[in-house]
Amino acid sequence: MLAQQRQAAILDRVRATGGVRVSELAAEYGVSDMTIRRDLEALADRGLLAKVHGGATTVSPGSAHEPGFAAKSVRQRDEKAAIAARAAALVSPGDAIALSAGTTTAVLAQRLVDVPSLTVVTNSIPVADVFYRAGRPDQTVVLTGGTRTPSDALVGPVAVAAIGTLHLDMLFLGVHGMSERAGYTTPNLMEADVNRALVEAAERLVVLADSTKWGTVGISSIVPLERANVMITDDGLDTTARSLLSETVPELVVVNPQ
Amino acid sequence: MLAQQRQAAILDRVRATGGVRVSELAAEYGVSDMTIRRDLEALADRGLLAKVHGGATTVSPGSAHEPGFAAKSVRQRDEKAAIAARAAALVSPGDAIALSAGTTTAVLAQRLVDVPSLTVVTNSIPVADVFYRAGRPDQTVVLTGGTRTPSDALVGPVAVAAIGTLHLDMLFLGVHGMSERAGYTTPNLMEADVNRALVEAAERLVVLADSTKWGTVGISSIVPLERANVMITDDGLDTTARSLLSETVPELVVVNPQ
DNA sequence: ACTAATTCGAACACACTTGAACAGTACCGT
DNA sequence: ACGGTACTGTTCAAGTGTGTTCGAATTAGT
Repeated sequence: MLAQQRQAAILDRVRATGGVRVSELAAEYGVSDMTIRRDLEALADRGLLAKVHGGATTVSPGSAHEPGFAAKSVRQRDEKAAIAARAAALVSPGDAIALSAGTTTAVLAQRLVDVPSLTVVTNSIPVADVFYRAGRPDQTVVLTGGTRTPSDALVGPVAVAAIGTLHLDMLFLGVHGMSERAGYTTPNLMEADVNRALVEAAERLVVLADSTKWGTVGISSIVPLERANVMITDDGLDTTARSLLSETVPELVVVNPQ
Repeated sequence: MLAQQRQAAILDRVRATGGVRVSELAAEYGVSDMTIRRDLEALADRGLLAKVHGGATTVSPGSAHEPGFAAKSVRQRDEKAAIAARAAALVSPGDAIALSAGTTTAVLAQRLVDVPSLTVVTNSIPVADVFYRAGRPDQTVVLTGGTRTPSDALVGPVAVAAIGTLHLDMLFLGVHGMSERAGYTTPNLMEADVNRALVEAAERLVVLADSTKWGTVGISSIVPLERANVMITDDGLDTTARSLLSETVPELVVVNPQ
């Protein structure tokens, strides 16, 4: 693999998942840590990503209303990976699915590029990129339209209208917060609208939320907890939350990261 | 094997796999490293691929990294720049405009990032990127939805439906070909559909076409020549074409690229 | 058939990339 | 505050890749 290609691939990953780890990249591409560090440095010099201790993150796009987002996404990396792996198992060849915007769904996207004949609808440009770069002619990727948020999601009436004409088997919804009272929430009002439209368009709702999301409440509610058919989270959830969720959500899946 | 054939084969491979290695090509075609390097250099000079240490990659591996896009539109660069400059003069602050996909419209986009309070609708991801990178909060950029073509345009029923709900002051349409009989044409059927929807949604149609487009006919017609309100082209047009266009199009603008 | 032009390969000096080793630094739990 | 662990950048050596220059071989033109 050419150094250039490796760097491009790293950049893809950072953009899609929000953060990468030096050790993980070194293992994946079969090169030394130092080589990865030098790649990251080259990319950072061009302003394409930000080097941090242990890896790199996006150059901080959504940090305006969400400080510490990038760093956090690195920390919850294992949880997201485990959740995504479990979610991918729900998808069968030929399915028509939707993926909301978010780092967890971006990780999931990477696990779905090998599913044959998949149709994917998403309002996330990075998620669409993941499939587009895979270049599989049997897969169809539909971007909803709309205006772009700082986190590369497409929102607004155009997006909602586009989704209204579609019908999907399953929606994988990444959320920013969940609580008993507010249900699933996000900090962006327009994004909540789009997510609600996605929920309406899909037969089944699968919510992806690592355990740190519990108790977080964004400004805008998407749907109440019980609307989910499946929820996938990790074992960092405290006992009360877990029992409450297992009573509320028809199918609660708790994965064990690592 | 002829040098020409070898170069064509190399280009195919780069396009298919995203990247090639000098050593690998030398072994495969049974020629020396130097010959391969000279091949790559020749192809790179024509803007068909990008030489990198150890081999070569596609000229723009994926989404809009600025250098890739610039290199891609190297053909008729001066003409496109002059046309774009003239087109930009038609836009006023506060306008709601549409930009089709294409290299010329991408150049135009770069000249429009400083126009205050602009609303831009486009089905081109690179064009949207240009505005997004500028990050002006007073501008609104709306991406139509749809599936992605290899040239990063969004097409299909979702795109057409999204456009149907919008009304724009002006459409800047970049075309792949134009002729008396076929009108404005593009090689992609789905893209023609989207372009037609954009034409319907806009009050005025401004066609951007450098002189080399005359006589080129793509598979799919968008609209007839006379549908344009303004056409901007360069002075490379022959006399018969120029007189024909000036009779057909209400306003024909011929720019002089330097 | 002769000459000119082009293409190719070999050799060279130089530049780049990589991995290992090391000393220093940041993070984390106690 | 402390120490252990993991991560960092620097330096160096080895391996690759690079362009230039030259001569040989092939091709094209007259």
